[in-house]
Amino acid sequence: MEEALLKLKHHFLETVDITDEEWKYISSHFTFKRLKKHQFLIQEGMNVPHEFWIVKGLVKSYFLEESGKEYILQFALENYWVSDFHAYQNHGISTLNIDCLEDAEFLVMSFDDREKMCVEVPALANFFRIKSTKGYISLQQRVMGLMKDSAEKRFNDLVEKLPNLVQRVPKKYIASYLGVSRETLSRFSK
Amino acid sequence: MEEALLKLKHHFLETVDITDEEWKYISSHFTFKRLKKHQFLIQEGMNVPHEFWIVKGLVKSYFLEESGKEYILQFALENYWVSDFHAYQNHGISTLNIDCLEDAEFLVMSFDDREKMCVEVPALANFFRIKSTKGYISLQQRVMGLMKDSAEKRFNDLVEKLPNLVQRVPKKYIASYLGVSRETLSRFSK
DNA sequence: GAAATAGTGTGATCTACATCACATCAAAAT
DNA sequence: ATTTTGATGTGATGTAGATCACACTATTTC
Repeated sequence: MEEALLKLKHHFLETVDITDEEWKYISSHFTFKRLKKHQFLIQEGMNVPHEFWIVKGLVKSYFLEESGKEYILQFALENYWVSDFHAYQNHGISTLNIDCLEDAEFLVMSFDDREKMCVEVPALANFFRIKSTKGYISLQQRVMGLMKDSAEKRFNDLVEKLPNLVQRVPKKYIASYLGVSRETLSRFSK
Repeated sequence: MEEALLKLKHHFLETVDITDEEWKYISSHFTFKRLKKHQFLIQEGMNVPHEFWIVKGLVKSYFLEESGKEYILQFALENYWVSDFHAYQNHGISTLNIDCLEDAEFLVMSFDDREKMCVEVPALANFFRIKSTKGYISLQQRVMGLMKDSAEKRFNDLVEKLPNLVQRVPKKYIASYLGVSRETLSRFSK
């Protein structure tokens, strides 16, 4: 866990300035979690009092339709923050599932601690402000892509953005993320 | 402008606590802007050193394809914050256009002032943090909709979410926001 | 208030992609 | 090591929605 916390510290320092005392305080609020491939970080119907920073591994966050069809909202890997933010923010119940596509390690923070620390440590509020602005921007790019690009273009853009992802996960998940059927993806991904 | 600033103060107070001194300081950094229908707030290729809070009116933020086809990313009305956040955040050049669908009034803040004040006034950092988290969540809902719902479902959801929008703007813009052709929309919006 | 421009509806046709159905191959699980 | 389960490719067929074409009606604009 010490090593993981050190990585997290660097992650913070890439975006904001944090003093050593602040870091000591912040870091004391994280816990460590380790999961194997196929285990769940968040399951539909749960409370979601935590958000997770991925130390290593790869997870998918997705929504299940009644039919059982799954729609992937996000692949998250090293250095990403994940949660069901909707449930997290509104203290509601999760409508998303997040599970591991590879063995993974996380640093875990509770909602209450985050809100408390964001008031106490302005740099932290700024960190999350900047992170979520960036998340907003990249989702906006995704919306644009869904509206104006063909499935093939979206696939090529994804390969360009995350070249190794396509190697790391089954194509059916890539398809589900792109909003296209497995079969159609197979016809141009070869 | 005084009246507009008062409204903005209430808008802040809905989300965070701000003292009167803080407000005095924050509010001194806003300027006022008034535009008529069809005038541009942001045009492709411009620098985007500002973000805008809409006092009254309605704008559309959109992207133009080479063909001239337009894709609407967002309708923004009273109480919304708008800008080309990508260009704004990265000090880049705008790829979006934002123009007025109705006569409109704005309170304007510069990027530099925002960053400066977010460091000086933690409550402000928290305000924007919470706002952009909410923006992120609602874009996530939109991505879900684009992936799993039919155009008709998306239209009905929009009508439910913003019932008066459909009255306020031409249907072709609604279509462009939903990612569907004008003609197709017309076939089920009757 | 006449002319020009923008908004809207509706048919006919076309197309990207979904769905179904099956075959092959790789990888877990017993 | 053999069975079971998951991943992938590929044909045949179906369909939501795009595109084209035109008519009609509001709304600007001069």
